Amino acid sequence: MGRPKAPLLSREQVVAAALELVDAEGDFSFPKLAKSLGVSQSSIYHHVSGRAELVEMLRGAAFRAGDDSPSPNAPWHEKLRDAIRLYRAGFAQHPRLAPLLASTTVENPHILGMYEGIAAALAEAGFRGPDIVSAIGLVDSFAIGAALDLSAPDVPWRPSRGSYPALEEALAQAAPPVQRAEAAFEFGLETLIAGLRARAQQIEQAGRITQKAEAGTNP
Amino acid sequence: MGRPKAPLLSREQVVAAALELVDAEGDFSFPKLAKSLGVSQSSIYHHVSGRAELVEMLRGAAFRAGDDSPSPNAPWHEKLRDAIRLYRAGFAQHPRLAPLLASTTVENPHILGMYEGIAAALAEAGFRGPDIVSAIGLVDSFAIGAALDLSAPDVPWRPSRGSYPALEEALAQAAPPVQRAEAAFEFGLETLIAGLRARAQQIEQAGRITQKAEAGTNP
DNA sequence: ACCTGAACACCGTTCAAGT
DNA sequence: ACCTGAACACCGTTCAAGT
Repeated sequence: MGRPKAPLLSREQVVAAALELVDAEGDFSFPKLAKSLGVSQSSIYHHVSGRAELVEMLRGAAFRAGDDSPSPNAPWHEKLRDAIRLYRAGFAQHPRLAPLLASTTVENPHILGMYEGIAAALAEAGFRGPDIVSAIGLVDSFAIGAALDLSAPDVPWRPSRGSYPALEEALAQAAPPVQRAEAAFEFGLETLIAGLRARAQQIEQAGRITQKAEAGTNP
Repeated sequence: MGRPKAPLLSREQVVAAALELVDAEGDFSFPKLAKSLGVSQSSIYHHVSGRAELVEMLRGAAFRAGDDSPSPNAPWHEKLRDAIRLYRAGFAQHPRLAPLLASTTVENPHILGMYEGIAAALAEAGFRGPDIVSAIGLVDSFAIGAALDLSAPDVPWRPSRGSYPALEEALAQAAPPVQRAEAAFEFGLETLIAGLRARAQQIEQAGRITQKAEAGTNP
């Protein structure tokens, strides 16, 4: 056949088709992608370097950048809450994407921008470098976990009956899957923020004590 | 060749070989597994129903059950801390297992036992059914995230230079990979516990108010 | 530059044939 | 019951050949 006058494909089309496949089937493959695009499998490589790049492009496609800083002088924990909500919102629309993205490196600028906002909020809270990296990791694990929650059919553990009373009791009182994931997200979000606020307060107090001590020895 | 007098393989051998492959290469496949066992690929299916079962067996192999409840009358948050530490310890010895286990359902009795302990501690803290399920999800996301942290070569995001000042500043102050993962785990663990304690206190206070109100209207 | 078909090196799973 | 080889239906990636 040879080269067509006008390209049959574009990067955007490839990404869109892959995202559709993931939404519908939970994964994509080059054979299926080629079929859905009406094109040969090898043509895809003229637009995308391989599977890894395509997966990273899916991450970008799932997220629309949020309105930048809607509340620039809100307290840090509100900014943090907003950022985490926004992060999860992207996954909520394409839940089955989460397993594909869970263990790959983020390079997408929009999402790095979101992390930047989180880092800034944490610095504002009084956390220092290493703790900020740790805190982002914590937030990230939580967000990914919440996303996996949305993609999983049910609770990620299946206790055989009889041996696990506390677990079964808790499960019996839990809501059905979708509401459960929603409730878990809200609970986790508030718990995380409460924990970070408690620690930020500790840091602040420690700072005051140090200041006092310095003032005392350095008159 | 036909059936040998004594079996050439056992479930234990298959699991051990698979775990070795995961530790060494980050994944296993049936062809490689067969080669390392000196056996044909199809023989494996006489001992294991398929890949999914084998993966779940790997989960069990990575965990030795912890000494049961070393401190039965410690406060709930200490029990919780111990359980989370134990959970992560399993992953620490086989970090590359984490990605394989991240989105599969837990059926292993040892690990369900660990969850049972966590559920009991949370109930003791005053959390109710739905919140307990949510809290376990939170703890689980954190533990899996910390495990993925151990298996990833570095931080899960790579900011291009210049555009993300807060992020870069934080990264510049962070420790090298292994210590970073360790620090992130400690920070996350204490933050989580602090958050749960704060919320448990809220619940307790709300309970007291309700009691008072009931006492008032019901003399 | 962009599409194609063929080829390559991988997968997991099944199954009839052997003892 | 347990091992084998062959077969099947999948993968991702490369590359020479076409226009």
